[in-house]
Amino acid sequence: MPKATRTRIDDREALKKRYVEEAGKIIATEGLSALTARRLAGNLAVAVGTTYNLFANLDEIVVAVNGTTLDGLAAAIAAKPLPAESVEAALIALSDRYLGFVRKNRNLWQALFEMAPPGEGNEAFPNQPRFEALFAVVEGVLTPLFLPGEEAARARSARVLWAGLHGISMLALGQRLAPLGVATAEDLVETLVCCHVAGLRADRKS
Amino acid sequence: MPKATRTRIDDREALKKRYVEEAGKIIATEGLSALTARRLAGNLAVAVGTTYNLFANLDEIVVAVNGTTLDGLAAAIAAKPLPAESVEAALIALSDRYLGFVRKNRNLWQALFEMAPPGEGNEAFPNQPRFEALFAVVEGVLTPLFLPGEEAARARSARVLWAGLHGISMLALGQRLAPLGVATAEDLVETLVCCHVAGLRADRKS
DNA sequence: CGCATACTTGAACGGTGTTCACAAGGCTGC
DNA sequence: GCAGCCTTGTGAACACCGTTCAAGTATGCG
Repeated sequence: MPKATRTRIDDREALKKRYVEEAGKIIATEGLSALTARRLAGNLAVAVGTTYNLFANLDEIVVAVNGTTLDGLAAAIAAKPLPAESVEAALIALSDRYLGFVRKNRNLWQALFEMAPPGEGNEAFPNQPRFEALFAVVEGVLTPLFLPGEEAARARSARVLWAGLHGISMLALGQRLAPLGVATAEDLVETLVCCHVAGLRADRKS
Repeated sequence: MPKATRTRIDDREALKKRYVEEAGKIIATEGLSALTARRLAGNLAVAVGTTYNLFANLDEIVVAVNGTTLDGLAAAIAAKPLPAESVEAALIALSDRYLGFVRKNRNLWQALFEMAPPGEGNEAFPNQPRFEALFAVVEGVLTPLFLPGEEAARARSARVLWAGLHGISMLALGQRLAPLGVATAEDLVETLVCCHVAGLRADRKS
C-alpha cells in the first residue's frame, strides 16, 4: 500500500541534489562501503525504488559525489593565489593544499579511486574534465620553466608531478611510510617537487 | 547428506595452496569482484563451509594472493641484473619491468590496492615486508647518488620514485592519460626518473 | 572392532543491489 | 467538477553476497 507523497517535477532535481549530499555525508563519515541503497533511502525518508527512478544505479550517485569532491579539491587549491616567488614554492603550496584536502576528506578522496576504472574498452569516464582542469593548474604553474613549443614536455612534467602527488597520498593514507618514520607526506612532496624542478632547470642549462 | 571426501592433515596446506592458486586465477582473469566464496568453492569442488575452516574470511585469501603477486613482481624486477652503466638506466629498466608486470597482471595488481588500507588504528598489514623489500631495491640502485650518512634523503628519494611509479601506473591503467595522447607510461617514467636524478645531481654540485 | 575426534557439508541468516507490478497523486481536457 | 491519463513513489521479491553452525561421516587410535 504505497503512500506516494507526490513531488513536483521541479522538485526532482532538488531531490537528486539531496541524494548526492546525503551520499556524500555517508561516504565522508563512514566510507564508501557504508553507502547502501536502503540506508540512503532510509536517511532520505524515501523507498528504495525511488533511488532507481532518479539514478541508473548506485555508482551513478558515487560518480556525482566524486564530482563534488573534485570541485571541492579544485576550490581548496584555488582558495588563495599560489605564491609567485618561485615555481617550487607554488608547486609545494599546491601540493600542501592537496594533501590537506586529502587528509580532511580521506573517505571521499578514497572513493574517487575505489570506483572501477573504465575497462579495456573505455567508455568516457564522467569526471575526466574535472581531472583535466586540475592538470591544467599544474601546467599553468610549470609554464615559466618551458619554452614556447615545449608543451608536450610541460604536459609530461605536470602528469609526472600529479602522479607523484597521488602516489604519495596513497602511501600516506595507507600508512605505508609510517613504519620507518622516514618522512611525512609533506617532506616527500618537497623532495618530489624540488628534485623535479631542479632536474628541469639542469636540463635547460645543458 | 554430506559426502566428506576426507583429506589428511598434510593435505590441508596443499589445499590452502590450491585455494590461493585458484583465487589468483579468478582475480587475474575476471578481477577481484569475481572472487566469490561460492565460486571459489565450486571451482575447487568443495563446499562453501570448507573455505572457512582454512581461512578466517575471504580477505585472508586475497592477502595471500597479493603476497604471491608481490613475489611475482619482485621476481620480474630481479629477473635479470639491472644495467650498471648509470643510475638512470637502472631506474628506467626497473620501472619498465614494473610497468610490464602491471600490464600483464592488471587485475592482480589492482587487487593489491583495492583492499581497504589499514584503518586509523593500524593493525600491522601482512604484506608490509614485501613492500619494504621493493623499496630496498630502489634504495640500492640510488646508493651511488648519496654520501654515507644521507640515508634519510636516500629513503625519501626511493619513496618518491616509488610513489611516482605507482601514480603513473594508476593513471595509465585508468586510461587517465590516454585522451590527450600525451605520452605513454614509459615516457612519463623516463621523465620522472631523469628529472629526479638530474635534480639530485644538481643539488649535489651546489 | 568400536569409539572419539576432526573435518566436510550445505542449509540458513542477514545482508546487498536491482526490478517491477501496483497504487496514488497531479495534470489535462471537457 | 470530474474523468482519465500519466508520471512517479512504493515495497515485496529476486538473485546474489559473506559467513555460521548443527549435523553427519570418514579417519586414526586403542
